Amino acid sequence: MKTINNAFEELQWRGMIYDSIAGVEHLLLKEKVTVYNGFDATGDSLHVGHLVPLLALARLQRFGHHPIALAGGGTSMVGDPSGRSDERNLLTQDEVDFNLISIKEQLSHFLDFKAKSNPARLINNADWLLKLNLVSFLRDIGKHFTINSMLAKDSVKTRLEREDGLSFTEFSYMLMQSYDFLHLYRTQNCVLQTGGSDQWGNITAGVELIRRVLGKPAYGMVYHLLKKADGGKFGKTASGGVWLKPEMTSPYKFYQYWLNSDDRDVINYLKYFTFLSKEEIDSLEEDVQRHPEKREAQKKLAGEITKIVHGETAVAAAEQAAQVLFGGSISGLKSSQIEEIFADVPSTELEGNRLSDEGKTIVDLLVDSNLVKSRGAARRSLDEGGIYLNNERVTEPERKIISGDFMNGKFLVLRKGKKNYHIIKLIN
RNA sequence: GGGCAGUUACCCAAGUGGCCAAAGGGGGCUGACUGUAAAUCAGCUGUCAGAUGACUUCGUAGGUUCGAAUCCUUCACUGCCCA
Repeated sequence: MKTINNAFEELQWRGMIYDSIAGVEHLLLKEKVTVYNGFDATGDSLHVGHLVPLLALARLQRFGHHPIALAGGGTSMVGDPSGRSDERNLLTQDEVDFNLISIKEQLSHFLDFKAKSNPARLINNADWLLKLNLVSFLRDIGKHFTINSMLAKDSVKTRLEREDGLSFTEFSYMLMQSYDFLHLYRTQNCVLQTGGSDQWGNITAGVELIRRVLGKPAYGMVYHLLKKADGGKFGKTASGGVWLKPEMTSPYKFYQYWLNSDDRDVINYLKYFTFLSKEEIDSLEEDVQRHPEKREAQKKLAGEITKIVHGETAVAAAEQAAQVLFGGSISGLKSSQIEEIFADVPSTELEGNRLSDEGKTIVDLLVDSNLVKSRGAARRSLDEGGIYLNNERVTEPERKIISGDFMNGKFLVLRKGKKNYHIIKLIN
């Protein structure tokens, strides 16, 4: 079997490369280059979709290249129209600043900033973009772009075809991103920009700008945007996106997200999101074909990514929780076990005296816990047989909750459907 | 600035005076089956109350009417066309 010895090949067998400017493969083989990937700050956390370019950047670093993670403190003030079907709401400076703090923190987990020969760098484009002067920007940068070529970009074209249109603000985004690339080329000797395939237009615009201004070649490479086999959006669940920030997506939920990967997607994910070798992944692929019901690949995937993002201990906790939550009976567990297993499960506290004073019913509890959003919905769920108290089905809406329902006098496990747990803690 | 079209629930989309809490589809939720799956089948999907009932909702604000998502006016926003 042929060994992989350069970054391009590595990314290629993983199936990540969607397109690249001619010469990138040769460039990556021949020298150690400085490469950057931008991350916007339109939210206060990265989500799993960001892992594709981020881990790719980490792989490039492993092959000796010099990675720069660019935080979009400046560009996020404007908003990238790429891959979006409608206009963004502008964020305030404060919002962007707030987002940047946590985004930067997250980015720093994936790259090695202490490497001797090629330490990663984290840069914020607000440092130069916010200082720009409109007239000189239009003269120095804008002059190099024709409206004709800007209109030809897919990101612009699709928006023009839609009813909502596209504001001048977002239309100008590609100029800012191009300027970033030029700036990094000049100041950091950065010759390669990467991103999701929706960034192709923005990246090639930057390459073009560098060629015109400096007369030098620059390069771009974009990755496949992940699609799910069932047509759904990658990184989205019914309850929202899957985020890296543990406060937004608990490690348990995060682990579950990957564990539930479709058989048709799981191998792809292993290639994209883990550092497992080709041999290991090939062998898992065989497992999927032979014993899909064992879900070896899914388990490995969930374990590996959760480890990268949240650490070993989070994996152990998630695995244990999964075993109990889907294993059946929970009676007989010690309080300490329950607390540990349900650490990530949302919980609410209930004062003991309110139990007797107000005579809480199961319906009250369901609404209080937010498991359902209205009393009507609670009744419906009960009716449908989708409500469980300590893992035993309850169908009677008037069912009173008594202190005896609490395991060890402390915990009550409320469940809707198969997977939605909520813990009620009894306090005095 | 002028003309035309449009704004309906999470999304798309019917509805053009009472039978409309509002068709249909998608999505979502629950159940059965299963691999914590996919596919399939069934039920549910504004709020409160829970046999019937009340309330809020069809861009905004008013008006006509016994009665409006449906008619009239105001304003806002969007698209197309003309200046």
